[in-house]
Amino acid sequence: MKTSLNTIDRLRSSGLRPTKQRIAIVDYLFNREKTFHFTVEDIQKNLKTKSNQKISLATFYNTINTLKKFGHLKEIKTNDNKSYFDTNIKSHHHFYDEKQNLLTDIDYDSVELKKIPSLPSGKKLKNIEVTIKVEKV
Amino acid sequence: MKTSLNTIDRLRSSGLRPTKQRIAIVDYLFNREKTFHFTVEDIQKNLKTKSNQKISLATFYNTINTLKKFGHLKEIKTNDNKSYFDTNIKSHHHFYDEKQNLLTDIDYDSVELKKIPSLPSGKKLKNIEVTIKVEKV
DNA sequence: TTCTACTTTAGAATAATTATAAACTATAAA
DNA sequence: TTTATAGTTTATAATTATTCTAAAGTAGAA
Repeated sequence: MKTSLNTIDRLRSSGLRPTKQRIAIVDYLFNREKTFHFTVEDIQKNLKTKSNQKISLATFYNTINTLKKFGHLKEIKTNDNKSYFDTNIKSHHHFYDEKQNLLTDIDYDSVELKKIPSLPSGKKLKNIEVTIKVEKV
Repeated sequence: MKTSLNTIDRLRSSGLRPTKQRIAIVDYLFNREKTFHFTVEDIQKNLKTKSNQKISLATFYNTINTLKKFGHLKEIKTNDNKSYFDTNIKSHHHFYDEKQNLLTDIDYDSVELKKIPSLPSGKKLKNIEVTIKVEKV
């Protein structure tokens, strides 16, 4: 049921040639047990130490933006003026600690809505995302 | 029941001296029937045409950030890399059209939740915000 | 192997926001 | 009322995330 794309397929399905830089990025992002959140800065640092080859910032941005465009990543904005990306592309919800700027996934089925308002005219529903804002006790 | 702060009180409650620039800003933001969303760019343009005095960008940022810090404004990030501020500080929800980058308020009571997950340990609930993502039919 | 369109890269450009430091002002005290 | 000072405003520079540019490099079809 769960189609797990390999790296090359994922790139090709985004219209991207599998270059060694892109393969390194996609491997790093998707070749893991659990989905996660990252910033461009994060992934840049991690890939620099992991493989000692250097990938330019522009390549990170280009690749990540294209992956997002083709639905392999979701973008989330938080209050530190950076873009966070989420490798979990299924509709889901978040715990968010504003002070610590910490975002944690919540499984879609862990939240249920009883009532929502009628939509503005001319609009249709895309999806619903619940952010549960929390803070340290 | 509804305590409506006047301009001077609002500034003082944020630890700000009521200068003519700040009074102009707070009057513009809060002296109106309905709450609304704005960016720093918006308010700057509007206040320039309205009153022909000029207020520097830094003053807008300083004042707005302080008002936010003291709970008179809420900040919302959307996908165009700008900060939107909301003069509606009550907990509430939003319709959001990602393509048009259009944010509309939803009254708090128009949304009801049936089930939420247990909180991460060491955290307490602050509030819950529901974003109903919509798109053009 | 060659050719060409696609890629990568370093560095420049952009845009929102924040910092700086000199000139100004609200306001408490004399 | 005047004065002193701590707080403010301002223009401008600095910062930071992201995008653009154009030259050099490369995947992959022929």
